[in-house]
Amino acid sequence: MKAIELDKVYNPKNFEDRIYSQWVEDGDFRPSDAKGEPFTVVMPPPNVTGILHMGHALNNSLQDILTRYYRMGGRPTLWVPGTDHAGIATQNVVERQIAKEGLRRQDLGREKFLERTWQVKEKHHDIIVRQLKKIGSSCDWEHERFTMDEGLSKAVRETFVSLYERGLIYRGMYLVNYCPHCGTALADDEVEHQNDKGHLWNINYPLADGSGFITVATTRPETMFGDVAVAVNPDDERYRHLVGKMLKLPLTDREIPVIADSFVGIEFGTGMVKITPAHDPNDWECGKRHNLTPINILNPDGTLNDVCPEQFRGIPAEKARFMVADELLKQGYLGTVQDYDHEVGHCYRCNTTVEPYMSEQWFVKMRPLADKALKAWKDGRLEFHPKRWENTYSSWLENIRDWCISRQLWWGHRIPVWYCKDCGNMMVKREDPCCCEKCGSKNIEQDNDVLDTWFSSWLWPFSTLGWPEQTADFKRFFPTSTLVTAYDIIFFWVSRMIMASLEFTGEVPFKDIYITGLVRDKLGRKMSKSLGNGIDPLEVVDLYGADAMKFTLCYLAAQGQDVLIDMDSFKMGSKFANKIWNATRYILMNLEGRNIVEVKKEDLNDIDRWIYHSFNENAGKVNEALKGYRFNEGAQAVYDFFWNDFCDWYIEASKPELYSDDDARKDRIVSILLDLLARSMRLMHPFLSFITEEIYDRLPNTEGKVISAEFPVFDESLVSEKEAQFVESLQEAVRGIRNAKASLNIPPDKKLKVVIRTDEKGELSEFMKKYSSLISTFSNSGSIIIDDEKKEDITGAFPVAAPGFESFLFVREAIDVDKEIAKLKADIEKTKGLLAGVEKKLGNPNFVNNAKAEAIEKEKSKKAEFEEKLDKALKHIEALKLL
RNA sequence: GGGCGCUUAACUCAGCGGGAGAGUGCUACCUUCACACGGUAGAAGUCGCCAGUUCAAUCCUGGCAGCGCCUACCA
Repeated sequence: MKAIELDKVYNPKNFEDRIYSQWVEDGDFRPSDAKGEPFTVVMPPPNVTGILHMGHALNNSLQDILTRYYRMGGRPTLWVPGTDHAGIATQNVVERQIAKEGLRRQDLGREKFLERTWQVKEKHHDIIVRQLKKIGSSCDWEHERFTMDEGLSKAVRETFVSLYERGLIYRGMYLVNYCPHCGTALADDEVEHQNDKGHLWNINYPLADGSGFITVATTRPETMFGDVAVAVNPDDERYRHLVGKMLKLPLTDREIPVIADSFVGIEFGTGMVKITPAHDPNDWECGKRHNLTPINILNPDGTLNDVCPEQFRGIPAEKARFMVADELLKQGYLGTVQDYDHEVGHCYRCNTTVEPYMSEQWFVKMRPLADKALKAWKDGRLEFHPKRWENTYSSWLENIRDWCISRQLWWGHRIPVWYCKDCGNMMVKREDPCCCEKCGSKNIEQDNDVLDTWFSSWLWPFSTLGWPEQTADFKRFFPTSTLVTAYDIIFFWVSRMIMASLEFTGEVPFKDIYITGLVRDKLGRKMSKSLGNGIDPLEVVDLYGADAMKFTLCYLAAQGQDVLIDMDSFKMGSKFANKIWNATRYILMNLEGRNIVEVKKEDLNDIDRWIYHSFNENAGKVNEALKGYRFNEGAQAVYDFFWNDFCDWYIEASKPELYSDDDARKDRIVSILLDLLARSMRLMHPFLSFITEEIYDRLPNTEGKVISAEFPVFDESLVSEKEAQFVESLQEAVRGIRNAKASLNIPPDKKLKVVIRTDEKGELSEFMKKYSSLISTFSNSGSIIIDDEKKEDITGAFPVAAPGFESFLFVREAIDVDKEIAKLKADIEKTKGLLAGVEKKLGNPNFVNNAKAEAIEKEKSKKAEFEEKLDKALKHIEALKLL
């Protein structure tokens, strides 16, 4: 066989793109035809507003790991990619764009504006897809979907009409959250509350009969023009006599009544509240209770309308606030003003202060849907990982409110409702109607609004598979297996998908929900454009490679904890990939003239059996970890095995074999190394996909690609506990000698005579004898003598204790006896402490009677071990004193 | 106002009822032919504070403190 050359340095740029293309070309991401339960994941569709950030990288890395793991496990595997049209967000992007040309969307008109939006969508979509490919996502591109493509639009319309028919969609005048900047209504959870600094203004409202005035407190004086009453608590003794009286509303010529309503807090402020039903949710409810007609004071753009006195018309609310206050002051109605911090709603897309605004909107009645979703969870048909998110999920559903689904936007699914301009008939239709079905008029018009973005996203797990058609994909892959997403969209998306799915398919959309943490910078701040602390995944790939990124993220992603990183964090994965590369390079460069031979199980020596044992143990750990969504544990297991056991010990131990003159020995060790390498590539493939494929393809002992190879599982026949223990002792001996040399300031490569005196003659001493040359090589010693009969003269040698044996180094160098004795004494003190603890436990009848048998056994063996250690240390001090 | 999470080595974080761990950083030595993105050795922690449960607590329970997040209509 010829040696295989690998570049000296690991350079992922040389192969990552090539390998990805090959996978796609060979259809490796397509679900196989294998029988058995498919593993299906739908990708949370990124918004077509921007490019992928680290959060996406984390999400998709974890989905990729799962997908690759189950694919190698032999299940037909489908990972559905796609993008979301992201209504408001995308529309905002386009509006900003045309604003630079001095245009508003109204200037372009609906059709032209949508054209521009589709262009933006295409552009960002292409970038996103390129990014997903760059980071190695093994999703099936033939299944790619977009929330506004034909099939999904059909699903949206089916859903809307069907919900309407079931009486779960209604339309009405309500007070909704309204963003004046975006010009649209928002759902409750699209409003973000922030603590804003404001003022609490006290305003005096004179009694109409001239008998004085009362004082109300408000944070928004400008809304007084919408006041229809002032409320007091019915139990408030102070004001009981005022109820029913009329007040003169300052700056206007209106009069409003004093009413009693129990929602008013007696202690807060003055105990009197101005009631503005059109601009406050509480007041809205209160107004309804008292049959008060709301007065809207705002234009859709957030400026004061014609209801208000002329001087304030057209002024934005926040500015008008101070003008109104000024005017009140001037006319003597303004009382005290205090600084006041309070939570104010902001638009989650543009951060503008949200106004409660009265308008006609479409709503989904959520209670019936939420009840099904709650039941599914209570029945155990859903499982969150980590479990604590189930509380978030259930408490949201328990307190669910109706969902405002209409948006005054252009970008999105138009509401499938038509109005007849002649007879006023309203039609809710699956197919576009040509004329009014009541009066036959062709003068019909479609509702101008579009649906909330989430109205299409909530169908994602089944609409992407072809629903409402009963397609082969839908039948085969739905319900899906696992959803991986971040916790910030549990309400927006996860719970709504569950509700939609239960309502329309009767099944939960996925069984497992893995909630990732958020990616933050090292100061714990969310990565954001405005802070400039974001890390671009492509930059990481460019610098360190996609494998380094995925491995690092996975290693750090412990059970949904937030991940704090900076650019340097990825060095970890990069160094690991480099280590893998170089270990492989070493093995492949030694293939010259070698033959791959079959190594039978009985031909494995103790060291070989140990490494297979270790591989097997770690393979078991990886399987358990991934099944339980403990990604970091899986990553750690492959790291520990490959670096600590395989590279640091096994490959080092293989060197004397490889450099021997015996061809059979050389063939044997090369064959084993190649076998372990191939197994390792398979085990590591989900975590480091590109490098493992690149290496696997080059190995002379493999066929096919690693992406479709079989994933290693725990194999009982590879267990070799005894060898593992012996190798542990061997490592202990080596470390003891290295340690002693360092401590005695002896150059590490200085050859010394070492006598290892085992406590007894037996399997361990036989093992040590067999591998004494290995101990010598590892510890860079001279001759190693294994003495299991205590017959070697160890006078004047430097002693090192270990469980089961002692090492004696024959050193000529001057030893700082005092220093070494001091170290031993410190060690003795520590051991005495430990021993005392153990003895106390064993002397405690409660422990002996109550503890598990294995715990007691462990304490006993610890006791023996400590005693042995103590005994040896004391003897060693005596020996040192003689030097 | 409710709820959740976090507090372990200088930093980022695992672990979680029975002798404190990783990576980075730091110190010393090593350019030995896979890898200096390396090797060997080392220093470094009262596992936030106070109680309780237990034979045994970094781990369980309760309280407290600090930080972060979510949620809520107090004008």
